[in-house]
Amino acid sequence: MIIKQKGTHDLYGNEAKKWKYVDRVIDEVMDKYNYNFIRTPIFEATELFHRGVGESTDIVSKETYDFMDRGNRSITLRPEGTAGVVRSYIENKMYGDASQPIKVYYNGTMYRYERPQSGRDRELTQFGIEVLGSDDELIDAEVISVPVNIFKMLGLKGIKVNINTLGDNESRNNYREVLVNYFRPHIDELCEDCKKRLEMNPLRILDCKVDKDLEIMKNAPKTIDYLNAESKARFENIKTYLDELNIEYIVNPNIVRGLDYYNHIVFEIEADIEGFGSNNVIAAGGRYNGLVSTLGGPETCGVGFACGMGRLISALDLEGIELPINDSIDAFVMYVNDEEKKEAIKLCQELRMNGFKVETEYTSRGLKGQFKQADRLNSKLLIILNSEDLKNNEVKIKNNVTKKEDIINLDYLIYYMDEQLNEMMYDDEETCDCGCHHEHDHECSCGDDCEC
RNA sequence: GCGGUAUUGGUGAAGUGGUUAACACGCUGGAUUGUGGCUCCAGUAUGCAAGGGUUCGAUCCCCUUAUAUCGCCCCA
Repeated sequence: MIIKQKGTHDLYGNEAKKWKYVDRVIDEVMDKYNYNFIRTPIFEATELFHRGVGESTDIVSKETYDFMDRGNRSITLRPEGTAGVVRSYIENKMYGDASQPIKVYYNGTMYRYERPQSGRDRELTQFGIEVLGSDDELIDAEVISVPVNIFKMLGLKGIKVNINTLGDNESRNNYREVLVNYFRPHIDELCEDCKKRLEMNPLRILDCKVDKDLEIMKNAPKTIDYLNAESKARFENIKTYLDELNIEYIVNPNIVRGLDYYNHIVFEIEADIEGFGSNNVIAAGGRYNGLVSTLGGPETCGVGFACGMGRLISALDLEGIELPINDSIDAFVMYVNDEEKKEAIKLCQELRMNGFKVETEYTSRGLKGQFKQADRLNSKLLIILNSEDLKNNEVKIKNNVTKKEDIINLDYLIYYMDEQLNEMMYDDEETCDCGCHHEHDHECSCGDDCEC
């Protein structure tokens, strides 16, 4: 048997329905914010990603899917969304577009050569946004608000927004030096990994899991104290805008993100839910004012976030959120003999073209099995074909909720079905004194003080 | 790259060094000669991840590999 590759998953059934639903919510929210969809290639020149992330991490050496193509070009499957979007921005000269800034969103698969674990796969799906060409704090706040509002639309409650600032490059470099000088005398107290980090990527010492309880960690210098006046003012502005947007956040000085290109605002949105694995950051992002020029474009500022779909859906599952997945069909067409079968396929097509969601029998089950199958599919109506009825241009149709059965002329079937299905839609609702429909236990929307 | 735990049918799973591998769900058929959802009956694993070893004998013990899962590194 050929089996799937490590760290990949087949998405099907109800799970797939959930993903499609979340996709639709993402599309809707992005549309309201006027982010335009962008699709960039899944594979790019290796150099794009290597230049993007810099040399200070393991990423380049061991965590990308690299291969040589038949033309002996070094190719890499995209490990994240930003680099491709920025490449596209430069290559298509979007900086020259009349409408600035450029606001785009993506939603697609990424590839990372990692050891799979909770919340971590080799093929993963991320969506995210990139805004290129605005340095305004307002857009920083907006970028944070987009995932927050998507999560809100989905009903996700246990989220924690952590923000921090690295300041501009001057502040950032300043801070880095202070941090190294602070930790160097204490190097013996640090764990093995942090000893390496001190040289490679000292900022990441701050979110070490092993050393986090040490005294020296608690007293470590904080980025915020080493900002120059301008960087400090920026951060304050962002916080003000977030307050205006009513977005709760925590200033967490240990949020540094791993890569060199970040500056100013950085943020992580955690799923603060019981039972979530160690990888509980579902969305993260920040400002990357140096990246466009690093990749060969004009000096352009940028900001964005990315969100892992798999982790997001796990979070929804863990909170027990039931997404509105439509798992019923309008009608199941049943038949027994060949003559009825021909009518069945014809009728199905006609009903589908008229907007009904219709199924029929494909595996030669007996009538009994067809009833079972119709129930499994949650069919609202059952259409039972019978040669005798067909001679009169009629079919039997049974309402699977009320069990009421009728014989209907084929010419009127569509109207009859519409009527039956409409009644069912209101079945869950009640009509209150003021005459309006609403679901049980829901407040009446009429605004008057009616007794419902 | 490193470590922990696991791997029995379509599914959830019990189980023991020794003839036919529980039980449940599901599915198919029958009781009901064209009307199901309840009930009853029947059928449903050349087989306990793969390979090797220990043994008279292994699904059960040992080793290796694969896969899954969780964690470390890293985190875009």
